[in-house]
Amino acid sequence: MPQLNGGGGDDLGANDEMISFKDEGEQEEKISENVSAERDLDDVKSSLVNESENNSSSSDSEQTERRPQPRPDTESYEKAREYFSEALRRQQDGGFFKSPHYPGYPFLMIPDLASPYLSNGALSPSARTYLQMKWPLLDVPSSAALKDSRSPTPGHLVKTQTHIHTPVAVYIKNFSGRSGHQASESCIYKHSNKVPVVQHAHMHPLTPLITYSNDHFSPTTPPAHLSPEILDPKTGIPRTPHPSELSPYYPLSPGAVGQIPHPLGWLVPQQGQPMYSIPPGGFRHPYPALAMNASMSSLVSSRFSPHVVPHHPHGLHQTGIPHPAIVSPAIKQEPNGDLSPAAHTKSPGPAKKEDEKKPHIKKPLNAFMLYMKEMRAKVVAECTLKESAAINQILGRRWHSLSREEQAKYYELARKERQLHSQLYPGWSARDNYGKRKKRKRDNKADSTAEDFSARNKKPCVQYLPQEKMIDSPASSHGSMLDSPATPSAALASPAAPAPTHSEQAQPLSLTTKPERHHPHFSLISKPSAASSSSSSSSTSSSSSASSSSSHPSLSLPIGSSGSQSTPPLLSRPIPFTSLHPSLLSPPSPFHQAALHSHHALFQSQPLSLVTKSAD
DNA sequence: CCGCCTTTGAAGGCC
DNA sequence: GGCCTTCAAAGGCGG
Repeated sequence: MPQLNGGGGDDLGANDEMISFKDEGEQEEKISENVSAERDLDDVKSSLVNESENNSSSSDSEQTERRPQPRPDTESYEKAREYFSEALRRQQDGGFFKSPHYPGYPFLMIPDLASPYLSNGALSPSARTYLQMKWPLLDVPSSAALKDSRSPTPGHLVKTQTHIHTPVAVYIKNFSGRSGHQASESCIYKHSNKVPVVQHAHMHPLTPLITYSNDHFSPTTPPAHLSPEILDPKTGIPRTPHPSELSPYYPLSPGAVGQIPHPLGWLVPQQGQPMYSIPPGGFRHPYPALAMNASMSSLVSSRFSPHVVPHHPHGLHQTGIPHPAIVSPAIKQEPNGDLSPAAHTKSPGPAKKEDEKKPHIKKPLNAFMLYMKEMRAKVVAECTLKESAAINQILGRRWHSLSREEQAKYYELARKERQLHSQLYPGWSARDNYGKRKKRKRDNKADSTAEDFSARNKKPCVQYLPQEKMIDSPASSHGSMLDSPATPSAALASPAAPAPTHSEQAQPLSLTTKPERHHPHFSLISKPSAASSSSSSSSTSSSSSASSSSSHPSLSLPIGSSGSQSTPPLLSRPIPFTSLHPSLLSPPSPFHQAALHSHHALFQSQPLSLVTKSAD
């Protein structure tokens, strides 16, 4: 079971240590190695053993004599060798390369890690693969990167055998495991574009992001020798796997061939798009910068700052890996994706020109946005809704129904996103994007009342009367619980909530959540105030929910039925979808879910039923 | 074709 | 520090 502890580190790498894997199933993945390769590497292995044993005493020259002569790019080999030597020492202690810095974090050894060299001095395929996974875009592993070999990486955690040949493939495996944990015990099929993707439940949800932590990328190009067969000979970019190798879950845009999808791309596969839309020509910014070490932040900031970054002739960094947060204004304004110079010069006015020159750096997604990205397609598929406004309402309620652990994952993801974003674009401010979207809603919101709100509804839809909301008192256990975000802060005050875990402490941002948002509409409809409901009523309601946890609020049950009395639908607006059943909008409370922890997977995989059941 | 709708969270500005 | 505003995604819908 993935577990977050309260590391509280600020740097990206620190998050890695907050995640520990105790899945013994990983051990099974320490599979037997290719026999022939082993044979080839036996001599090297023994030499490495000797080296590791006499590491301190043996001189460099002796080591040089013993091991195969490295090829010209010795530095990479040397560092890799050091790493593997250390790995070998660890492996001899029980098969796991246990991090000296994170002792409680056993992670998988690659079977032939100890034998990184072939007899001819070249890196073994597995070692290459491993390096490719660990430093997908690495030219020369930095000392920091080597140092951070202690950090768990997907490379340690994924099956290292056989068919994983490219970083993209590695990401796919990890990303696809993202949601598997919440859906089943072993693996699930996640449908994306009708194509099922096998997902391994034991993969930690944050794994994909770990991949992109500081430790695992370098803003430099990968060494051709590390994985020559998978690199674009021209660019040095890992090649794009054949479509058959790639899950539609992680599509690459046509213009992004050879590019690694966004680290959070797994969150958006449903739409067939990366998290941030990738313009046809790709982004101007190199994605590897996402992985810069803190020590490199200055370098990266100077290199990749939107205003400083030099443009690659093809609009890409030499790595060809863009950052998805950057959207060319021209692209936004030119849906056809015309990036020709003419397109840029089309608009008159120097001011506009300047605006267009500035790439539009989007805000990093917050936790809820990440959640929506991931779940939208699922909801769409389950209830055949397509209207985003309605979907978002459902997702908003589902969000509140998430357990703290699950929300914590998204808070953590969002935190990493923000960190990456801030490191990528140090000078960027959310204010920069002000005005890029048309001013909207404000007037409406300011003037809106419960009455004109209903009057403004133009679509035929189910009316959720404000009166119902007024009935919803803070004393309503379900209502208050659902209304109140399942924030750790609220949950901490709730004895009935799932036992506090490290995860809550590990998400500093979520601890500062506003329990209740001042919504223009909600403010008028007696939604329990955050302060009152979270402090006083949370304890009472939680206790009541604890007692009510015996009831099984699976989605197949008309949850709205139990809540319809005490917990009317919380929609502030009608949903333009007449067939929406309240159960769609009232998933089990986090406390129910907690009580039904063992049924969690069932709940998650339970399709939302549009069948209206008797409220009784 | 553009903006609205709708959700939550983050961030910045203002008082 | 609290409040307000804007934006982030998404896609149908209305003017």
